[in-house]
Amino acid sequence: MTVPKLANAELAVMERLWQKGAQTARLLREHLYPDAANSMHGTIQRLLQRLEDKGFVHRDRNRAAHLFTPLVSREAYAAGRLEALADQVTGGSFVPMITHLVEERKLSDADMERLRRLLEDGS
Amino acid sequence: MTVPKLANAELAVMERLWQKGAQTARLLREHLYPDAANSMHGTIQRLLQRLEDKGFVHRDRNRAAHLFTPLVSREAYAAGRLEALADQVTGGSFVPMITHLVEERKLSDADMERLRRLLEDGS
DNA sequence: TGACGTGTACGACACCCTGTCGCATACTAC
DNA sequence: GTAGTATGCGACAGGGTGTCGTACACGTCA
Repeated sequence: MTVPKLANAELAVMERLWQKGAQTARLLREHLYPDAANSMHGTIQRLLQRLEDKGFVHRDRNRAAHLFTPLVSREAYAAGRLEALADQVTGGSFVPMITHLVEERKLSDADMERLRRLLEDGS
Repeated sequence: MTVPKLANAELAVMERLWQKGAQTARLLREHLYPDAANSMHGTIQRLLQRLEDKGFVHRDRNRAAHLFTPLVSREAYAAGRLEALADQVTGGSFVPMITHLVEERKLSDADMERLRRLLEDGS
């Protein structure tokens, strides 16, 4: 699996990093656990360490408080998970699910239009 | 979550049902655990029960050996998981991930062409 | 120097889900 | 009845996740 699955708490950390860019552990804690006990700081460290192990964040050790930068973009993560889903269920192809979405009218007109333009430009 | 996530063993059962249509527990066991002990029959029953609870299979109780029929198609499951992924990561929209796939050239030319036709017809 | 605040490193734990197993029970055929 | 086959379901181990406690490092300030 090229893009590992993220657990909920890990995804919440990435969510913040995607929104704000590089952050310290303290800033992340203050946002994710606003009225939390100090033990939560250990939790954040744990999550960041796991994210670093998975290659999702870069840890800048040149500061007293390490600075964590997202290495995988939101779009790359979503696309990676989509690939994994396609591999697992529809033999690696995306067409069957998108076809199903179109048939079930789960795609908005605006999305349909955007996709049309994307496919025209992308060829 | 409208379409629940399936665990690996559950997905393997659905995979067989998608390929073969309605099956009895015995037939499923013979395929999924070819050289297995009898205990595996309980395992299959357990998996089928959980799939029934999740609404993925219909159990026909009018036979001595119940007949299990898939209620959710492969495409519907894949599309449902894709929806869940979009809700979780990209604010409910599919466009960002597909855009990323196109930009990274993860979509084959054939897939691109099929999608183009799909979007033309579907409007 | 020592106390204190801030930060990192990491072992440990409870919880939940998953896959498996065992056993009780029901039904049919002989 | 007994054998064989099914279903129903409680139970458990293993792995992942989220949390916590604690040890340790390194500043600053008295």
